[in-house]
Amino acid sequence: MASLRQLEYFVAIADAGSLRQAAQRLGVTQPTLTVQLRALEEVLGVTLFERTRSATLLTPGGRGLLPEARALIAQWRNIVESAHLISEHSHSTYRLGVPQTLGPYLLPSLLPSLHQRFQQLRLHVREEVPDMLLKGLEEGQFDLVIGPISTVPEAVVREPLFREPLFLASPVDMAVPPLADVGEVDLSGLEILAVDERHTLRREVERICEQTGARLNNDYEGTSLDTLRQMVVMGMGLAFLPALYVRSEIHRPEELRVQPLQGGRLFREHAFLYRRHAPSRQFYRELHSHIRDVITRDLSDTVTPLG
Amino acid sequence: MASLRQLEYFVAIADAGSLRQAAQRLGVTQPTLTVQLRALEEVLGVTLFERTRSATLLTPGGRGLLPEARALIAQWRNIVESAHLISEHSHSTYRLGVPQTLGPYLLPSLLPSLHQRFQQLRLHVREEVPDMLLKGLEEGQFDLVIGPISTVPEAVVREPLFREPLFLASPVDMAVPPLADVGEVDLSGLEILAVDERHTLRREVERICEQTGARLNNDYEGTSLDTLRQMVVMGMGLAFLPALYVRSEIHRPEELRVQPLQGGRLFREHAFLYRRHAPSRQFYRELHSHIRDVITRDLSDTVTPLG
DNA sequence: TTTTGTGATAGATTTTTACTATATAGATGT
DNA sequence: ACATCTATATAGTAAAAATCTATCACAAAA
Repeated sequence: MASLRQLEYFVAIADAGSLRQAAQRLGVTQPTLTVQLRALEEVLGVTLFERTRSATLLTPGGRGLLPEARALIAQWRNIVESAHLISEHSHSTYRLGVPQTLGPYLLPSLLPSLHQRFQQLRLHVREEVPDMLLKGLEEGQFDLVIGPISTVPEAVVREPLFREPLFLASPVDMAVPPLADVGEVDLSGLEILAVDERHTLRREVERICEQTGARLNNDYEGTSLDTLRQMVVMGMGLAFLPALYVRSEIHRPEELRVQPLQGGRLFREHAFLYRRHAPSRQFYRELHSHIRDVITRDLSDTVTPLG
Repeated sequence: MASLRQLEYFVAIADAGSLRQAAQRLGVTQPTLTVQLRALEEVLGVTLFERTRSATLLTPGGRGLLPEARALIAQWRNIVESAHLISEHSHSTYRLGVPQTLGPYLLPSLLPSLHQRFQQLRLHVREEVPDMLLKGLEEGQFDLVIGPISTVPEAVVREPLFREPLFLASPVDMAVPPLADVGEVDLSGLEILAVDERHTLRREVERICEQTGARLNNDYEGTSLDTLRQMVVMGMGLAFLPALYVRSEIHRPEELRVQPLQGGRLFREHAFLYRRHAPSRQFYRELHSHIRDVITRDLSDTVTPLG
């Protein structure tokens, strides 16, 4: 096995045309080069230089290998340079996990501002169901997670981000009592649609159904909030939709009625998660702080910032 | 400064997902990896792995650098492989110097056969005047020289290659006595054209002129044998042309008369030269031997093999 | 012939690398 | 709760590698 240093010596000797001069430029002594050069020649099985008393000439073989050695050294310098960029943590690619019911409606408000603040930051966003988000974070498939996760093991840091109200969506042609500003609501007998059971949202909805007497429809499970919305429009039942989805996707009041529940006291809470001992934790704190600021600035009409 | 070995450790740890397993695969102990990995991280300024008790995870920075490390190692392996090819001396590029008055007429007969024998051999042929050929060989601009060089310093090996007769070229409409098979020839009064004085050929011609009483024309100096031939055709004088040139370029007897001189006793002699201490000298001997064989086989109707 | 400039060599020293043995801490099973 | 297993980290020592100093040998130049 040879070393990068030996390759640098090789190049330096070729450039200087003499061991002594190369040694001087490199700040080492000439015997060092004699020995190291021979070691490299040994490894390569090629005599790189023809040692004349008057000059040190590249052999044809050495001439062939010189450009490759240069390229290798250049590539090494490149790695060091990349590394020094990367050491500014904001120059790396982080894998962010979000639930399908949040990502598409939150991130468009978040990413532009993040990109503005951390120009070189790249996020690989992958959607996953909440259980998998936490598992993926613990196992290292994600570096960061944003989602409705309430309890985490010791090894994970959970920073509360915001509280997202849930709205009751109903077809416009259906009589539903106005629900704003009232306390307990009676939804008994009403049919409720929800996303499949891998989503936290479904558990929330199950709880709400118990409280309000509504009946959860188990026959149709939407695989996305968009599906859910369309099922409501088609009159197949009611649904609870999170505020960011409503804000982002509900544009036609003539098609769907959307109303708050119990004065906004039904909600889900999202947090920002990362592994406690992640080497980039300092940067994650910075990120969190910035995300919190953006939410407070741009989304506090829709959600309630926490933490 | 880091080492290739440290990069290999980096890659191995990433692949194994654990220091211990990587250590086992690499045949070293785990503390070695702990220490060397830290040293590499130090140099790069980047924490490459997040050390969990249960797993060793790449950090985002480490993930970014891993492909580059892999590429560097691949390139290194590549160099070693090239080197092992090159160590078969016939896989390199050799710089061959020849005089302008020989190269174009000899090499077409030589190169195909050389290529056949040494498939991977490449020759960079450069034409140069003989003085420069020897100087260039000594100074390392050439690895090999073929040319009319008769004396060389101790540091250069001269292997005689072949004797090349000189022919007298004259316009067909000019009365010149038939010169074959005669001893001393009287050319007194005739005008002789020659290439410029940097060529050995001119010195030969000067000598012949003194012997035969011919007059060397100093007004017109051909820069190439082709020029010389055309000047003869135009009736500007006579010229001595080497046999390989005649063989290769004189196809129209109705345009130019070409006859041997003194029974072939006027000639120039070419040799094969290389530096005595060149690391590839063993291969040069092989090359020389092969070239001599080819000349004997293909050119002995034109030249006399030597050595 | 002497001087100058070249690389090679030998031996001491420093630096680097790797090993052994042990510490420490999370995960796991009793 | 506790022992156990399995990770990595650390300390100290041993081995290997790299470098240095001093010197040699040789060729070219003065």
